[in-house]
Amino acid sequence: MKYVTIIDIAKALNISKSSVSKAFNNRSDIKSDTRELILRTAKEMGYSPNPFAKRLMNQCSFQIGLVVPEFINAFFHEVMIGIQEVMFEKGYQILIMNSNESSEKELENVKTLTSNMVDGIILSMASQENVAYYSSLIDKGFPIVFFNRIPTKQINTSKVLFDDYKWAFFATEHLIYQSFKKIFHFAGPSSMAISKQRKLGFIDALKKHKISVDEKSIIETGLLISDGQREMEKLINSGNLPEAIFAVNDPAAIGAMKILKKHGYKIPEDVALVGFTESKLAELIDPPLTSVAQPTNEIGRTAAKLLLEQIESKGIFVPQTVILNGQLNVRESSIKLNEK
Amino acid sequence: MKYVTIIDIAKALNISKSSVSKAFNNRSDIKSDTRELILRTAKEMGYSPNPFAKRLMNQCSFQIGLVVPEFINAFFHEVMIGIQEVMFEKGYQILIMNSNESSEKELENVKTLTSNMVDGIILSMASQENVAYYSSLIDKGFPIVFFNRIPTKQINTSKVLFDDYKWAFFATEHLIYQSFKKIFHFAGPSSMAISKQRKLGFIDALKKHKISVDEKSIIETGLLISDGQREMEKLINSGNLPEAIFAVNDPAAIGAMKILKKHGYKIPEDVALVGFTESKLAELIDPPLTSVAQPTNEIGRTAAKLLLEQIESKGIFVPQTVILNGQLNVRESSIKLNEK
DNA sequence: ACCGGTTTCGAAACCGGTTTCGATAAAATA
DNA sequence: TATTTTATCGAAACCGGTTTCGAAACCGGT
Repeated sequence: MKYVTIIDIAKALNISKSSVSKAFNNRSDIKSDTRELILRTAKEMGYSPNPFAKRLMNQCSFQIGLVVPEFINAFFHEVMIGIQEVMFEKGYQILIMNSNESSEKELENVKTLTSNMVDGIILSMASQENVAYYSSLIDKGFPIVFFNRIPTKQINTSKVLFDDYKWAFFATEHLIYQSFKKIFHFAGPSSMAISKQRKLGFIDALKKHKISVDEKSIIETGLLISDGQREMEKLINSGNLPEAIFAVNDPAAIGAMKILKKHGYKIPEDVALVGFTESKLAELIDPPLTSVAQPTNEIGRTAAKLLLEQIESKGIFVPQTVILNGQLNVRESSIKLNEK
Repeated sequence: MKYVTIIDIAKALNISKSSVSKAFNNRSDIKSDTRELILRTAKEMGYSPNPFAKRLMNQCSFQIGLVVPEFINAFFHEVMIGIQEVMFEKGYQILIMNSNESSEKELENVKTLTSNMVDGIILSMASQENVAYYSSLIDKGFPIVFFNRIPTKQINTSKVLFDDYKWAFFATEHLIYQSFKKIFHFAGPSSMAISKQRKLGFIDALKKHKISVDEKSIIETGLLISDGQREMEKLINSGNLPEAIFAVNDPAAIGAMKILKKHGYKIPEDVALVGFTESKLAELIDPPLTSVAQPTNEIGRTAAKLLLEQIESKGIFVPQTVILNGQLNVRESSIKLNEK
């Protein structure tokens, strides 16, 4: 592939390359006749500017990085689409990297991105491991926006998050209003902030309604279907079945559901279920799973806009924290039936 | 963000920037002592090479484009991961674009990518619309690899594909071996090659086993859950229920399943179901759905390797067509029970 | 005809690297 | 010791753009 350059155009018209450049940048010191002539011949010759030369000059790559901890669930894909929508409109490209729940890989990804001179990074962290490093980047003026899995410590940049506590509280209250008494929680890894918040919401909802919180009612599960399956299997063997379970996320709830059904238990008659972070599966499985829906697309769009603000306001910007609202999609899996 | 350049290093050591460059490129005309000194101070100063300057020089971007027609199903995400695995190892970045089933958007995406000087493109087409343009690009020496939705006409480049005909044939035969007689097919859009192939496989399997192919038994559905739902609803209303349905893909099969269950039909007792293109949902729904699994990760890896071959063999390469093998995951949804 | 101001253009420097080539010094050879 | 060879380095050109600045051309007004 031979690309046409401004020098080719200049030679063809017997003018200087400065003039060609000016024609494309709408500079004032070029006659409109010649500008149009240049643009026309450029089009005829099939010219398109060399992006690397441009980036080398104006020290701005028009690329941003996106680092996510996993690609398994649809959540991050959907966020990504939101980011793309905003960024492509502004002419930015997105380099997507997966840290695969590893903070070392995450650090490596971020370093690859910065050495590729992206103009900013949108980041959802695998763990709190690298916060100090990210903080130093931010202090140097490098734009970073966090979402979903954000630093627990104070950090001087914009964040997009979901009120996990509040929606876990609502989800639990929903079960309470259905007049379930014995409610368990399948919690996520205690190291993750979102797990903590959701657990806290669960506990506080029970407290508010004067239901005693047994420590045995909170089981640390994990985030995968297999985690939900394993713990449900254990629970059935122990013979200590609850009336309802609020799970840290949909996969955990779905894993539990599969095992319950395998053992012949009915949902929601024998055990009611509520998930978190609406997945496609939630409304497709049988019975459809009640779940908290996060506005994934909006999370992406918001993160993108906040990053653009930081990039464009070279230096002086006010870090914002946007908390987005969710929705509890009530489905069959959690509805108390009149007759047992 | 102020980046350290080779000039900064040169100044710090009071040498020329040529020498610094040579040190990094392992050129022979530099003393090993000075090379090490340079590398050491470069590290101390936090130097990393400007990627745009590099790309401007060696006329190679180390970026490739990936254009897919949709982001809804996991299929393309999984292929993407396979591509990433191979490409990142070789130091390539991937620019991902979604044409959203629109050939205009697809053309726009490809043009954006080429004007960004990607070294090659991996492409799954929304339709056959732009084949002529892609052909001209390939003739100019621009590397393109097609996968999944490939040009039907002969095209002079590498392709990765799945034998849709063969596996549709197998899937249908599986239903026949279960001794279902009245078998319907939910076909995809007739404009798509994969739909055609799968339909042909269905028809030929019936023919082989001397089952007459009624034209009413093939229903053009669409690729979404809602399509499957709509057509199943119609079918139930018409009162002409088959014993088994082979669907063009999992969403169509799942849509059909939902409606059947809603109307109180049992699966597989009343109607058996088989999907295509294994999705996560297939084994999670109730009953688990029999489906043809495509080797998504391998599709991605193979496409990436073929593209690298084209890129590295500047000009003289032999276009390859790799047909990958699948697997029929037989699950409850299609198993004939002894007792009705 | 002369002057001040404006318009329009091109030469040259620059961005941060790579590469060629000539100069110098050190080592090897005659 | 004289000459050739080799090792090591730096100046300068180049990649394809942008930007600055000075020069030339043109304008109307006196």
